[in-house]
Amino acid sequence: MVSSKDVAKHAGVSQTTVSRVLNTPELVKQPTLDKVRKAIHELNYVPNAHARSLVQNKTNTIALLSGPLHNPFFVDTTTAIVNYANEKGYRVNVQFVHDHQLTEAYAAAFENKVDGMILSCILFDDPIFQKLKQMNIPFITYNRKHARNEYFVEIDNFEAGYLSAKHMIELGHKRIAWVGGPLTVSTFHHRYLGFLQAMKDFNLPASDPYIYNTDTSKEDISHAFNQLIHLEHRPTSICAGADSIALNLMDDAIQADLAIPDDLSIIGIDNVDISRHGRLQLTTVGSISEENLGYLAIRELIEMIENKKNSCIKITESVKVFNRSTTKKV
Amino acid sequence: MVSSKDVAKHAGVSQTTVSRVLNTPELVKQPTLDKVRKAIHELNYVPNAHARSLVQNKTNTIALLSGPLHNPFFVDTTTAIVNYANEKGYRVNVQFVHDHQLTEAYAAAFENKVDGMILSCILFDDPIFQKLKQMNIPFITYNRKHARNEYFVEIDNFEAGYLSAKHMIELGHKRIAWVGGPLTVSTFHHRYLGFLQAMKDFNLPASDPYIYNTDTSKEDISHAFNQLIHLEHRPTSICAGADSIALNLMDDAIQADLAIPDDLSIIGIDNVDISRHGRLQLTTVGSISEENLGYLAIRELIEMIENKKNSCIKITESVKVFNRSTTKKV
DNA sequence: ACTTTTTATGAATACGTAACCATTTTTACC
DNA sequence: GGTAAAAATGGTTACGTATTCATAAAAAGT
Repeated sequence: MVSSKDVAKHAGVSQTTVSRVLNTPELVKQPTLDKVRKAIHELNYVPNAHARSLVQNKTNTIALLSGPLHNPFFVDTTTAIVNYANEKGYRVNVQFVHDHQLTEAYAAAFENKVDGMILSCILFDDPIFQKLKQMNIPFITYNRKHARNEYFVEIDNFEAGYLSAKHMIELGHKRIAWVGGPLTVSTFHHRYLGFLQAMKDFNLPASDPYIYNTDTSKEDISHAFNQLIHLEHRPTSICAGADSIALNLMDDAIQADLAIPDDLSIIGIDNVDISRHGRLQLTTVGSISEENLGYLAIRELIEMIENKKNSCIKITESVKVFNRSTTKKV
Repeated sequence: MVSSKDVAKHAGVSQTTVSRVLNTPELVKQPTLDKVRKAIHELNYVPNAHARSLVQNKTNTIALLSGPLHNPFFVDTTTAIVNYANEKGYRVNVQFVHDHQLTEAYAAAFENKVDGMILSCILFDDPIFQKLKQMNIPFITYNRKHARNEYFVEIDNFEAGYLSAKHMIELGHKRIAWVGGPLTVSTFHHRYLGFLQAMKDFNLPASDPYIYNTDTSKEDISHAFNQLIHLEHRPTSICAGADSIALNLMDDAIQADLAIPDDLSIIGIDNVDISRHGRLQLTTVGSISEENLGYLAIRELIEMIENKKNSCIKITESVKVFNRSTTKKV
């Protein structure tokens, strides 16, 4: 591999000068500049970012631990994160992790001495939180939140759950089901609590046969759906804990020959980009602002990295209903 | 930052021994092993991958230059690539590039001395091809192909275009439009040629007002769509150069109050995962095998990296029509 | 018991860069 | 023209690891 020393020799200068040509060219005389640049070009020299990071103790790399892209929420956030980071001169190491691979994912990020981390799937009481703080690695969680209640960007999940139920109630629905994710995940937990509160406020029952807090795999959602529609008094509407779940349910409904919203109303949470598509037109609850959570997360993270600001990030975006075509009056 | 030297000092051994504990523990006596591991744990030591890569001349990193995720094709491939690479112990540096940012993207990958690259958007006569070969960096292109016709995985694009037209013809369509991407992109070019061949074989005209080879931005597709449906004899069907285009057209159709497939048939190419969704049910042409192009690309790339095999990769997957619900007899 | 192997450890070095300090060259000023 | 200041360049080192080579300790063979 051709190094700055090779360039130096070829140009008849010191390695130091080569380094200067690249980093502080204003300190180098024009003739020297020219011959070094000529040598760089001739030898096809490309500086080694790893060597640089070693001496500067800065990698310009960010680790993104995202959920899987078959969940469109992560499509939107990953796009926003990678693009903004690249714009700011950072590379992004992406991993799509499931909860059971978290340890390896953390280890990989640590070995690469990343400048910061964005975590979509931190566990509620994950010791990683303490470890990251102690190791002084800037990080932001999105999508999920840690028990310590710091360094996160989120939407107002309780309110989102509340609004989703309220929306159905205002459309006259009485038998409203809930299909959400595991309650060990803070996000789903709060959304569910919001849902329950709305049901309570409007004196509607929210109990056993209508409530599923299940795993978010395709099979588990479909299973919940099939249980629900085979109830004697099947629900007229379902509040889904996330758009990905709602989309899954819509697919299931079609398989079951149920028309949406005529036979069944469905509302999601997240307002993912694709929910706008004409064929989907998913009614959903999402952030009032146009900026997605991934964007907020990476913006704050880079701010933390560069300004070393320690003020703890806690961002909760307000939400509203995006009324599209998957819900209907009964 | 705590280094292996710190661990060595703390454990009362040499740095060499610490290195051995991590890489070749079978060469270290048990008592030594124990005390070094204890020190590692106590000091919270994590080896520095950059320092290692410097001396080993291997980064265990792959650069992925992907198209944007709002194109679902890249959702599928990115997932496959990142997951497989991680499984094999590689980190993936992802960039979502547009053609005009290619140079910067290449530069970033070079600086990081990645072990290999996966390129989705190589230009037909991009000099990068020669440069990569000359720099001896293993690489694979997918989605697009270089003029040199080497190191690619693709579907049979000509056949895909051919089958998409043939499908419409067999359904009795006479006025069949084409909306594809720029012909400077090999993929679109071959798909278009296939389309033309089918039209010719069946004695149907394929000419001016029905043909759009446009930019793939949402606006440009929509513009093409609006031109098409306002023709005096508007087409009864559209062959789209890619599923992303087809999905765009479907959205446009709904906006224009045209029912699919009743008022207009649409077929795509790629068979992206989401096209299966019950609400989309996009008829499309895609690879016969279940493995997506991203998977093929990363598998071949890692093979190249690890086995240094030089046999040039040229993989062309056969295609077939996936008949769903966006096309109909006239 | 003494040599020969084998096993276990350590010292020194290289990887490619930026940073620090020292030195030389140029410019400015009187 | 001589000195002081400024500008330009070079020598050396550190970053954290794996590797090569050398040495010490233990085991095996006679």
